[in-house]
Order: sequence, then structure tokens, then C-alpha cells
Amino acid sequence: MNSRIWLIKSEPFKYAWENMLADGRTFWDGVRNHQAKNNLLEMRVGDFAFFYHSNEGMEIVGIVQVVREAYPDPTATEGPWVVVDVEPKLSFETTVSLAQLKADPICSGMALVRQSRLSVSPVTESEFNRICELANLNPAGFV
DNA sequence: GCCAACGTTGGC
DNA sequence: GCCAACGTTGGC
Repeated sequence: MNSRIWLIKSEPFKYAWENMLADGRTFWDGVRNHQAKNNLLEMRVGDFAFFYHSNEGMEIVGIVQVVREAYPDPTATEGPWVVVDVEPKLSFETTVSLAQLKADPICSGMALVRQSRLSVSPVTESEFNRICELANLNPAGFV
């Protein structure tokens, strides 16, 4: 597996997975945190990212794929902020809740769990595999 | 609605 | 450069 894995968060009432599916492709804007921005800068075309619903839902609902690497955020009037372009890759039939991740020995150490305010975070390969397992997915099917 | 975690701002 | 005050995010 050459791709790195990430996790991006969105509040469903601002931009839900359904919006992502409807748009087909979007630029991931609004990141105003340097750590999250640095993660965006490290994303490469072909990388995958889990799509997490924060606040409401609090679960991973799908996977997107990076289709364009970081470029200046068109919605930012100043500052070093960037966006990437992503496309929906697949919808989870079995979503994975935050409670499940917290209770899981592998996933309880995730940046998502430890740093709840970070909106773009890295996912390790073992976390990725475990989440696929919890979602009843075969990673070999799409990686 | 409350609060913990964390980032930012501004006085000194 | 420190730190108190304040704002925001997001889980509970």
C-alpha cells in the first residue's frame, strides 16, 4: 500500500456525506488550524481519507480519495491556508462510531480520539485495516 | 447546556 | 517571552 491514509471531519449540517456524494468532487475548505493545514500539505493524489461526521452522528461514514494536492484556499482572504480536492470513493454500509473506536484497543490511540479538535488527522496502516474490519470492508477491494 | 482541550490575542 | 483572558471545537 503506497497511499497514506487520513481522516477528515465535517459537521453534517454544514457539509454531510450526502453533499459529498451529490457533488462528486469538492475542495476541502475552511481549515484554519496549522496542524490540520500541515496534514493537508502532506496529502498526495491517490491518498485515501475517512470521512467523519462530527458533532452529529460522530461516526465514519465513507472514504474519499485525494484528486488534487494542496493549493491556496479560495475562501481564505489572507493567511497560508490551503485546500485539497477530494472525490467520494465508497460509502460505508456499516458505519464506524467514535464509541467503537474509543473502545477498540487499536483505534483508541487514534489522533481523532486523542485530539478531538483536529479536523484533518493522519491514520496509521493498522488503524486503517482495523477500521475496514469494523466496517466489514475488504481493503484489497479498493486500495 | 456544560465543560475540557487547545489555539490565539494582548498586556506586561 | 510569559501568561491570563478569551474564543472555538466538539464530546458528553
